[in-house]
Amino acid sequence: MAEHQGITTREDDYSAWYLDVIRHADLLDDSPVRGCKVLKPHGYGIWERIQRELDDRFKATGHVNAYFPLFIPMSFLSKEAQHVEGFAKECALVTHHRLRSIEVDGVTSVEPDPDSKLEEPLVVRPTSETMIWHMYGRWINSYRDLPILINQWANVVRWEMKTRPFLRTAEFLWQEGHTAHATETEAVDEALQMLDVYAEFARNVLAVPVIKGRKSVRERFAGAVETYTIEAMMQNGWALQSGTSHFLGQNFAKAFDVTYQDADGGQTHVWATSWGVSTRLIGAVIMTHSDDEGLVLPPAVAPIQVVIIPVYKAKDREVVMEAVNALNKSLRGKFRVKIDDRDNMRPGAKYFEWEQKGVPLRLEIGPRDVAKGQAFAKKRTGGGKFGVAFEGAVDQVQDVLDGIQAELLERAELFQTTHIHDISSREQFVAAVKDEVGFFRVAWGGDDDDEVAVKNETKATLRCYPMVQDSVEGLTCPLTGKPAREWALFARAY
RNA sequence: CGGGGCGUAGCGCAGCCCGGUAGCGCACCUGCUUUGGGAGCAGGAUGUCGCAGGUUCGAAUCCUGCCGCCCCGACCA
Repeated sequence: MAEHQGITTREDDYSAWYLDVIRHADLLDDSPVRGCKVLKPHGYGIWERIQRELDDRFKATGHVNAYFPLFIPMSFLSKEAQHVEGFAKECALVTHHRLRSIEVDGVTSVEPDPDSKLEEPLVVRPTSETMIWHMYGRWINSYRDLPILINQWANVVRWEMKTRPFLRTAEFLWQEGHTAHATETEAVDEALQMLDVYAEFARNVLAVPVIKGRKSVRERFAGAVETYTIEAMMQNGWALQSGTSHFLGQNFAKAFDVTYQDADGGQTHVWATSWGVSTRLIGAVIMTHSDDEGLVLPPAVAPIQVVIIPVYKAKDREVVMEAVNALNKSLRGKFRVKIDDRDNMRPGAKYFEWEQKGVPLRLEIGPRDVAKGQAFAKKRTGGGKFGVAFEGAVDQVQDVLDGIQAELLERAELFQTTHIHDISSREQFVAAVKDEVGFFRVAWGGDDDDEVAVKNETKATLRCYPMVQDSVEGLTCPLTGKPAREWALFARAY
């Protein structure tokens, strides 16, 4: 009998379900600092998978890794006007470099040493454009120095009012690519290329189908000329911006006076891009695939892909463990395998635990299985138990994992395509946003103010103008009555 | 930062209205029996009742302030 010990159902309360799934899967813990979470091994393991897969793709497209400082001189933030506006409100500052101990009423504590006050406060990076463009200024002289294709894996801090595990925390882990190019075309191509890398990665590794698009002016990155995005649809129909790639034009080159000398001897400002994804992707994976029993992970990102659970009475222990170890030996190195040989827990309890942790495939081995020369298998995605012969187990396990990966993508894709609603009138839109789950497709003709008005009335925002566009020839925007310019997707968003 | 809810053992909660020295379930420890879907019995350990003040002979309980978490907004990846 499958009881739901403590996991709220999605239908009852989607937010509570999300938090319960995370807690039962042991991905995160709270820290003493507001908005900052501890990534526990099972959660960090997912991030390590994401890092490895993405890093391979970055290298394959010609990028190299580097590391820039955590602290940025405060004056740097003010050099690009849009950038200041975007980030000023959420920056953490370092103002002193030393503490001193004080004693008040016999109690010893510490306070900033006034003598250690910094001449110029340091900002804890909310993103690294300013630091990196300062450095690029030193590195770029000639067109022969270009392009620069650098990525960094780092933590950043944005002092958010409201936080949510993985989706928005005060400190988070991410990668930020920063490239410098001689021409506008090359920079735009780079930004688009990285958007494609993200979309392919999301689809094939995370099994999260995404919609590629351009951000509206309002939703654009502070300092960008164009922001490209991949938007994913969560099971409650809300959109999750899962990665962004920015064409920065010459904004940062001008702010930091970075020019190169071309072949003819002229000086030109450098063209730039930046692109990033964060631990927010883990939230996307959780909300795309998990069910009311707990976490569901695609094999490609699962820290543990296969768990082997020995089942035995005392007299069978030896023969069972021998088979378990033999199977592990053949699978090890090809899959991420865990043997759960804890003796203080019965098999049933282990089944539930690993299901809550999202392990894609479970192999049970008891005396009966040993006799038959097989393991008894169960997929996290459902279906009955089935036998996996020890003979040729590697190929069978590979097939099953491939099948799970494909099944999750297919399921998510079906959900997405069947939850994009076409909008024909303002009334229908307002009702749909309230009653329907999903994205809302509009032949949009509004401006910034219209966008804000829609948000205020419905809470839905313009997520993106999809890259793949149908014609809007002759259409009128159902929300504003203005001539349609372009198809846009609206949705509630995280 | 505005509105609402909640902080009591690792987790989930009762006790608070009506003040009297803290309890239940799960988890944990020891032992025995168990082990194919959340084991049973016996014994045991675990708390500055979120923090700081105040009222009182006495505060988990009443009052004030603060902090944190969750939900709904505003802001944002």
